[in-house]
Amino acid sequence: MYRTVYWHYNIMNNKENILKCALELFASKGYDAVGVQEIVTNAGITKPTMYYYFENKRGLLEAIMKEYASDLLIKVTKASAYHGDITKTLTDITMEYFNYAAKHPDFFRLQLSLWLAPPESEAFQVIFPYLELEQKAIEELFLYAAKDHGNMKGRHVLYALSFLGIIHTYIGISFNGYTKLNDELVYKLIHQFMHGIFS
Amino acid sequence: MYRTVYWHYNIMNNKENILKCALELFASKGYDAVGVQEIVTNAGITKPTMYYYFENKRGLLEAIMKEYASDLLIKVTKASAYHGDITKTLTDITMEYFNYAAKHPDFFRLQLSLWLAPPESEAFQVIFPYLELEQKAIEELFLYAAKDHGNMKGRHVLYALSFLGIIHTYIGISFNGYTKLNDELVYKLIHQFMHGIFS
DNA sequence: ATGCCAATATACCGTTCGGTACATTAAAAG
DNA sequence: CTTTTAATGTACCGAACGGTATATTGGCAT
Repeated sequence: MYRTVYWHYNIMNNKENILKCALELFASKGYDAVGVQEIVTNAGITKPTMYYYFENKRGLLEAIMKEYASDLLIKVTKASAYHGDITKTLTDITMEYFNYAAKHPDFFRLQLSLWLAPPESEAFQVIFPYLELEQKAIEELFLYAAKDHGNMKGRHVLYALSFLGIIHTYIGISFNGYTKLNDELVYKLIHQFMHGIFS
Repeated sequence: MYRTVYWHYNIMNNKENILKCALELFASKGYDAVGVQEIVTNAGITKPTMYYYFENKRGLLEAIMKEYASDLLIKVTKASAYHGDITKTLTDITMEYFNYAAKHPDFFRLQLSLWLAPPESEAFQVIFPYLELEQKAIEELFLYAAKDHGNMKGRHVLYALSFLGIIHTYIGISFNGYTKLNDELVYKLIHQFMHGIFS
């Protein structure tokens, strides 16, 4: 018979706890620099417990991406719907990114650190599909917007990539303490992207 | 007595060869993912030879940065001198970056992959001083330019960071095969930074 | 009460990690 | 021709790596 209840009256869910510890460590030290032993010690369990829930170290990263990146992707995709006002849509997207980075700083630090990582590295190969989908969603926005703005025609890929680049840059700047992720920064970013530094 | 000649009639200089192999591997797989053994095997020597020339693995990265990043820094600093035409100066800086990325793709891939790496990671701590100096050089440019362009006042830090962000983004885009690093892309980048995507 | 099974720990695997003690090589200096 | 010394290989270190065979635990259904 199928069962959905827990056998052990655990104080906390081990699987989620492992994931949380792994994310913290990956974000602060980098994926390759963190050992499995370090993760499970931080989580207060042992290695076989981790390997019971996840196939391997890579599976940990995959689970993190599945939990957070797909969530982010949905929000970004929704915000990317074009309704005739490109400035508003870009503002919405930026706010989704900023909100997500503020709400899940560890995840976003990890995504940031792997954004331009070597394509051959294991970690990059795990996150690439998600990055690609984010990119495609924004590409489509610019493709639609090009119908109203002729000068955008044929530039949707470069616009999507550079827009994502500016967003990642601004979030990186905030993580390094140079500024704060607030509505004013959203405005500055959009203004810079749309009109450049010459007001 | 001081000697400048080689004792061994080596076909190739081991020290430079080790550095070259290390750079290639760091760039393609990531600093943490590359072991010392892999480096020396690629270089066709053994570990003690590497440790004869470099203190440790970190010393390898430091030597790479000293060879390439200080070179790049000099070029960027020179190009950052403000002579009344901010557009031209930014164009010059961008061309220096593009030229350097094209001439030393392995080095720049490495710098790119560590640009937003976790601040606690060893590799980031090695490259940070160089990144910081590049940033300061460009900050100073915007500080000077603000005398001619009042609207820039108080924004030199954000401008410098976002300008570097766009440059890194564009170079990353080219490395991933979406476009090529040529004069046309320099123009596009500068135009976007100065006037936004709305021509 | 008992058999089942998800969940977890003990103890271990072979490999690779960064790093080194020590012997050897060979060319320059005397 | 001997001494010196930069340069390099052999062989090894303890620790950490990712991963696992196996035993135990303890609720659950029967």
